[in-house]
Amino acid sequence: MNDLSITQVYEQLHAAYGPQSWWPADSPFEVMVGAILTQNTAWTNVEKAFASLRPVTPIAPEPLAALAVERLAAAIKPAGYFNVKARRLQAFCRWFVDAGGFERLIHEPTADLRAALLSVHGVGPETADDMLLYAFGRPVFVVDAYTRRLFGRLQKLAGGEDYEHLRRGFEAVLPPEVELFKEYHALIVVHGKQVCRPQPRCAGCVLRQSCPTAPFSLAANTGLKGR
DNA sequence: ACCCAGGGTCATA
DNA sequence: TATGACCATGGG
Repeated sequence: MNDLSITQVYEQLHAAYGPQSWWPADSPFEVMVGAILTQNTAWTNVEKAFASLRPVTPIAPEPLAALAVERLAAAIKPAGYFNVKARRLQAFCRWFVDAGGFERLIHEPTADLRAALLSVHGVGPETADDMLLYAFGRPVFVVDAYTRRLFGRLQKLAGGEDYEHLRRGFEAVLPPEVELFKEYHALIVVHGKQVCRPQPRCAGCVLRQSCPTAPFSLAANTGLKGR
């Protein structure tokens, strides 16, 4: 079995799936709304929620903050956890308006901006980092459930590492390039949805030469060396 | 009838 | 600080 570096995993995923050009949204603000809606939720349901919400209100901070929370909840129903997420969206929108919107926030150092995002009710580490990377263009590595599963299967994780430990680990190894970080997280998610599933395990995985939990039966030895 | 999905908060020990 | 309960829809 080969032992791929973090950089080599990126190269293989990129070679297999190509550029992803994430995040799927019409504007930086919609990136942030989507980041909250997609918490522990399939993206297909988030798309339905956007389609349901769009006729009700403009997807913009002031209108969303002003909308009655019950109406907002009803409008985002397909995303699941709609009562929770309606409150979180409004808490976020109020903070965003109070903070002066992109005009002001864009000038904040990344560490300060991250701390401010984390202070908002309903914005945890992954949601904050989604926003920092895909809405603010900061070189922050996003860690999610797919990241943990993939690198866990590649035997690079023990399993108990907390979020900050993992984020710093990736950021210490990778060059701090925004486009690289955007692509890497996108590729991990795409690979996770299509291939690196809980079960059945790793069907047709491009990393099968290096992934101990990939099935042996299929193309166990094609002569590749997994660089 | 299950399991799973691009998390986070809160109460309890 | 470390688990566990809770939130809820929709697709496979």
